Amino acid sequence: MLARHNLQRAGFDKRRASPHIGGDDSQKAAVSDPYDDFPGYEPVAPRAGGIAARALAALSPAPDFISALNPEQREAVETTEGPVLVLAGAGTGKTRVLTSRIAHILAQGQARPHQILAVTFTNKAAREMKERIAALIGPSAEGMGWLGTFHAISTKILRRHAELAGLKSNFTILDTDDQMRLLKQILRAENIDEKRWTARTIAYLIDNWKNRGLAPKNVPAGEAQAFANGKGGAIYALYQERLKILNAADFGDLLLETLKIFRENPDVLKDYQQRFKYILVDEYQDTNAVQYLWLRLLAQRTDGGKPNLCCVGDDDQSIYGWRGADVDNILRFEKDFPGAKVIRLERNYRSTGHILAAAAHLIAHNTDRLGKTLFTDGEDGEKPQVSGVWDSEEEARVIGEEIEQLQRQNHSLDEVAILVRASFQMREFEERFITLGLPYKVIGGPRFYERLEIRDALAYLRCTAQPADDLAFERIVNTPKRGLGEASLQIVHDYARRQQIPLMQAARVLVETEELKAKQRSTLRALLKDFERWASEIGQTPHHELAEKILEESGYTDHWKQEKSAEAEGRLENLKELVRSMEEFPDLGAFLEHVSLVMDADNADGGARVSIMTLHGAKGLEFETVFLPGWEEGLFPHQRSLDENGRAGLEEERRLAYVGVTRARRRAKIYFATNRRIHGLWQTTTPSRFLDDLPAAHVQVTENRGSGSGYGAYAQSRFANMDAFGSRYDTPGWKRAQKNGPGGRGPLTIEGEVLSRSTPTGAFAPGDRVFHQKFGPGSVAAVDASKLTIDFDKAGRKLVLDSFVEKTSK
DNA sequence: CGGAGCGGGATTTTT
DNA sequence: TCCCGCTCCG
Repeated sequence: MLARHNLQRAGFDKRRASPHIGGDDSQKAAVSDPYDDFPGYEPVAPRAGGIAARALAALSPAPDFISALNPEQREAVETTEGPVLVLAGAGTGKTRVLTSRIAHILAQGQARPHQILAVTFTNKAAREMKERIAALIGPSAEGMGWLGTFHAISTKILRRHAELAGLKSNFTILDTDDQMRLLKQILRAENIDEKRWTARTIAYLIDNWKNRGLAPKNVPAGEAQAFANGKGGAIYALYQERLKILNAADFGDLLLETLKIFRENPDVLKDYQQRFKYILVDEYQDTNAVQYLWLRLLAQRTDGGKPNLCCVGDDDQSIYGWRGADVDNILRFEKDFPGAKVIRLERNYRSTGHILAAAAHLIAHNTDRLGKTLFTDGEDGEKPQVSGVWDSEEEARVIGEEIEQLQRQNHSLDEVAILVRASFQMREFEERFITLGLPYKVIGGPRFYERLEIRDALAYLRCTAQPADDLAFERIVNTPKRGLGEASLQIVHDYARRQQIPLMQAARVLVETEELKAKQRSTLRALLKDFERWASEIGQTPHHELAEKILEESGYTDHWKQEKSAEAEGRLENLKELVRSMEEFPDLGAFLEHVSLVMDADNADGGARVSIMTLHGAKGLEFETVFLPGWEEGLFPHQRSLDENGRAGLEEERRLAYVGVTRARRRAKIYFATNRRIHGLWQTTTPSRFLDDLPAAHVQVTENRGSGSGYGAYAQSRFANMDAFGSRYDTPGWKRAQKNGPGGRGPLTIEGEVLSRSTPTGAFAPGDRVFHQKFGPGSVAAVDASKLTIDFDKAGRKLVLDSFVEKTSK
């Protein structure tokens, strides 16, 4: 038993250590010998008619991945029919089960690769899964077209049926940044006090509604009126309208709109239900209401049979409640899917006995859990250590010293991690490590595609490829600074809004008139020309070269070259990296799609370094030695979690502590400080109540000032009784909105370009007295469609657009 | 238009 | 205390 678990460990480590270069490295994985995973593995004769025998016939050489599993894992892999819930504790071989299960289904010939739906939460998880499947079964893993994140798979489906959701199949996916800008516009238009109700707050609300599967019309009335002076719901509706006009979807829409399509189009749903013979879900405890509803629909068998749905997760590691994940989904599984088989994986292959005992004891204090107890056949090892320090400064110093000590014992720095509750804690460690000259890396900073320069560059590409992309246009119209500021943009904006046309379209009309100052007009005209020229090169020039050209000719790269800061260098590097990465895609469109959904910051660099990251960021990772600083009341458990979510919040914090402890293979070191600076003020702190949740017999206490915190009374969750499952999309308003499209009376457009649009003719005639916001009163001299030549009383003769003037009585 | 100066807010984060 | 975003002024 021990021998096998060592084998498995070796297998896991090896996979994890293999660097991901990006792009398509399935090739590499496919040629590598699957037995590499199991050094010292001794083959067993294939059972007649068994998997090995079958697989051998189809492929050669075929690994017998089944016999490398423990009995529970094996049961989870071989129970392919009917609903299965695999409760996989930390370090019990969860990914191994998922990948082996897929390999098994394929090897048995029960389904073809494209008939398996395998869903993950992160791109990283999806990528790893694909690699590991390829390692098991070879190149046929390539056919797994439906292995991906909830969002990626939803996007794929949504593009196919976009028109059913009031979108065109080339819709843009907005990120948080775009969302904010859009919301700000709406808030301003609605006269909402942006100090009282920030775009961030509203975005959070909308996101929450979407996570719960609620379209604007389904938001409970009380809730819709509880925000933004009673306009919360209305703003959500307006926001959705604007998205449709922009032919755009935000992350929440990807799922919500797909769900809506499934609900309203039984034929479409049926098609997917028949397509997916087997469904697998990773990290099921992290699913939210929409994802749950989405899955439940897809899993339903058209013949009324039981769904072949396999969900893998760990209720004890559910730490994303604050962003909509609902632990109840996993707790309810057996009720949701009658006849479900629940398999517990409790044999841990990662940590030593004391660490496991400490973690198990800690998490046992939670009540909302299915319950499982991890065990190991391995050695007891060192007891987790709990130490008290005077303040956060001493904490950083002591941890620094301990790491140097480990370093002297040849402990690799790659195997050391510091896991903090909140990112402000990182700074103290960084400062200390810089003084010590201890190499470190901070994991989970801004992602590659979220960086300023990358977002700017992408906005240029979006404007080129999708001229109707207003948000992109707004972003770069004055970046680099070209003198097209707020005032000029406002004019373009006003016109576009009034005519309901995209900004670029509006700009094109405006440069023909004198609404804008001469200087701005010529700058804008030049910019529009640039975009036209670049657009004409799509399909001609290879897209990565075109991108480079755009960044050069727009002056964007120069803009950073001129800024001689150390930061600017890095930004230029990132831009180069962006262009380089484009080569892997067939065309600009494919690249933009990838980027909005998938791109990760994958900065692999040499040299061993200590990792500093948040506890959230550490989920799924493991280290030889883990430092857990800041176990103090108010910080961990975090006060806000307690205040906002009461007991549920506390339990989630405790799960976070559990995740932290279980990241350690051999050494876990917990710290609490008695003084900590919070918002600039030094405060005396109390040791975390989680310290008292640890079993004395399995913990080594270096110093303890005792913890005397009592449990306060926690506010009850405000929306405890909201029911997401009663949501419907058949309200008259929603239907109308879908049928007519946003606003219902926009101009006729194709791909965002206006086909026909005319201002009512005859509205103005020569001799009319008019008033212009900027030029004041004047008389119409001549009319040319929507363009008016006007003799202004003060400003003289100007060519302006009719929509900017008002008729005044003579 | 863009820089300086002021006030408010300050968990966790993926897609 | 520190950082970001907004406002005001040159």
